[in-house]
Amino acid sequence: MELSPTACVILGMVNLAPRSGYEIKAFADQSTRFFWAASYGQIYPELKRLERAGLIEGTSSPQGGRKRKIFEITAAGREELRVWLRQPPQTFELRDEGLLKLFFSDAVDPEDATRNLRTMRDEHLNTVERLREVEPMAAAKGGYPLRVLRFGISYHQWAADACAEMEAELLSRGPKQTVGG
Amino acid sequence: MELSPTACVILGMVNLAPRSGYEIKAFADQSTRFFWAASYGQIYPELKRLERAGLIEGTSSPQGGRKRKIFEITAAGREELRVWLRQPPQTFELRDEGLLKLFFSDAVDPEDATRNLRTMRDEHLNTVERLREVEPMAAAKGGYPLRVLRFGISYHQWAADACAEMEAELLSRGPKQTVGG
DNA sequence: AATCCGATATATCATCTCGATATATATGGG
DNA sequence: CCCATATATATCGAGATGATATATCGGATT
Repeated sequence: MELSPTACVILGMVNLAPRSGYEIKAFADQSTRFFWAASYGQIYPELKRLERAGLIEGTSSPQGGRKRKIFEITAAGREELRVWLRQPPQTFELRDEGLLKLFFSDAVDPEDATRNLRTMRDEHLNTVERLREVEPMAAAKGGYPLRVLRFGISYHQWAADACAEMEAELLSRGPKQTVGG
Repeated sequence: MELSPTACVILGMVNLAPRSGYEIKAFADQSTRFFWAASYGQIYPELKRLERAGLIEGTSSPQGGRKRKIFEITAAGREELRVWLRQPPQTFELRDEGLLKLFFSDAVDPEDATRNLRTMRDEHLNTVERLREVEPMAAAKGGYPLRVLRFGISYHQWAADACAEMEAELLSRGPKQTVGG
């Protein structure tokens, strides 16, 4: 059976520790979010599928009158996870509205393009800060999650610098045309 | 009316030049693809919506017995495109299966993690080459599309280097544990 | 004590998106 | 003439998204 990356995020998370759907979402939001997001609409149906396939096992453990189901990985699930991890990665997708706008910016003033670049830069720097906030926690545990986090920090820092560079380029060439033309 | 980024890719493309749905797809595949992909399943329904909204206008211009519809942007469409371009970008998403696998790589051998990183690096270098191939064409026209293309080249080159760096780090620390532990 | 807010927990829904496939015609090479 | 490939449009199931619905719990405010 071929498992989707989405199935494997969930499998990987319950492998790290038994978790409820809610906890998976919360953990994903502060860890894998910046390179692989997960929504409730994916998590709950996928948990059912994985349980039916025998890769995870759910145990009802309500707190008070509030129902709750904690999922654990099974031996079969651990094996499927390893199979997936050993296969070469396939999906790589970037969806960047800022670059898209920049691409079409001949239709607007240069000021609009540079403002766009400043927003992009601010967003990347913002992400750097948010990732730096969780870094101490990740550093305490070390291992791959820490490396991936630092990769993310470096990436957004690089992107912020690249935006600043392009903005400077546009500013140094743009005005000439306005003055000379 | 709020236009989705998908609607605006199409609007932007028919603004550059009148095009058929097929041509939009072909053009997107070799230009915006690396930061914003578009599929037929998006393009054709969206063309209908945009035409109904009066932002583009389709003219039937069959070649021989094969029907064909070329879309042009209207004045209203050009204005909507500018409105969208002037608003700050919102969507930024990365979906990187390689980083996801790396994140969970405690479950497999270090060799599997480094192999994963090599694959990631190769893919990024591959993309650099593919983008370099279309660079001369973009350089002839210049402007924003060229800048965006060069941004993409720099990005994938950076990512390839970052993967190589992390691989070297894993190789320098991994074996120690095998030997010493 | 009553109330309200936000966190916990699960579920669902319309809408959008993806990748594949279906259908049909045109073109050019063998 | 046939076949592969390119052009052109359309559609489908499966999956993803973001929002919202439902309900309980803990803690703070009034």
